[in-house]
Amino acid sequence: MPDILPEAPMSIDSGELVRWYAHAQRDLPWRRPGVSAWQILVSEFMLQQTPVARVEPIWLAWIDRWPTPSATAAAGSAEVLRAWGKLGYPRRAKRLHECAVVISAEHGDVVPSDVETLLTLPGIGAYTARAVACFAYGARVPVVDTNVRRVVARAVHGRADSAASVRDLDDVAALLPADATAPTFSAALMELGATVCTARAPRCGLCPLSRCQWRSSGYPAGTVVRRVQRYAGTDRQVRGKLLDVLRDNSSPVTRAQLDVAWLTDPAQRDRALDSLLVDGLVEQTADGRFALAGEGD
DNA sequence: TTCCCGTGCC
DNA sequence: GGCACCGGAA
Repeated sequence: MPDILPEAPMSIDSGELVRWYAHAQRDLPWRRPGVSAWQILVSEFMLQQTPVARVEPIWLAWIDRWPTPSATAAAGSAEVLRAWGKLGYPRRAKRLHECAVVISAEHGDVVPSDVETLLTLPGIGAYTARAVACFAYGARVPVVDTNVRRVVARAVHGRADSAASVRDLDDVAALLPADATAPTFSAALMELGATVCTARAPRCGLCPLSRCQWRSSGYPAGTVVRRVQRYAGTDRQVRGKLLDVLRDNSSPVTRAQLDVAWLTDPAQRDRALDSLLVDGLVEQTADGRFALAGEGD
């Protein structure tokens, strides 16, 4: 048997990764003991495409105010949208509220523990379902976010980056340790991607992995072309401006009050407002004014 | 594939 | 100004 098989995929030593995580992990509030499955679920919603630093204060205030699904469901959707503040992608707040309604009404106020059931809930996709099953219930399931995908692409496959693929789940499942440390391994994989094996300027000098195919291959450049997500001047920015006005007013506002939020392009403003109505984030009252969805409930 | 927020860093 | 940030859904 030869010493080196260049075609064989390199593995990740779960022991050294977990040992590194034990002392290098960030002290994030949703990782502390006593945090409920629902509160972990809330953190995962907020962390979708949003940096930890911006989530932390919102999450702390949120779980203090609405610690359970039923408490969240009992709050009006308008108050939930308001508490979401400027975290971004406010459809997540609406889905989180819907999620709370379903869990309190159909699951006895208990967050489901199996991936299949979690996937049926609003706003929960392939990543979040497994993150909740893993981090809240200790399930041995692959948790694949953009960080994990990048770490595995580098350490295992020797590529700088990787486009999302349906094979990612099996790919990462094969790396999971067989014992009960699987959730810690997944958390460590994500932490490594977030703090060391970063996308732009990886800090390889701090990497705990003794083996890395990307390093062995001389750090080849990436090939995945990422489309630029612009923000300034887009409908997304206009929607944000309109929601800003509605968050600040607990009673319905007139069309004129919304119009001043974006004077640059009236057609774009109308399109943005219409999309907010379609998304169910904004409602129109009988007299033609506008408010956050559920403001009157 | 595209759209959906908002901010901070390089 | 590009770019990344612990994705989901149509």
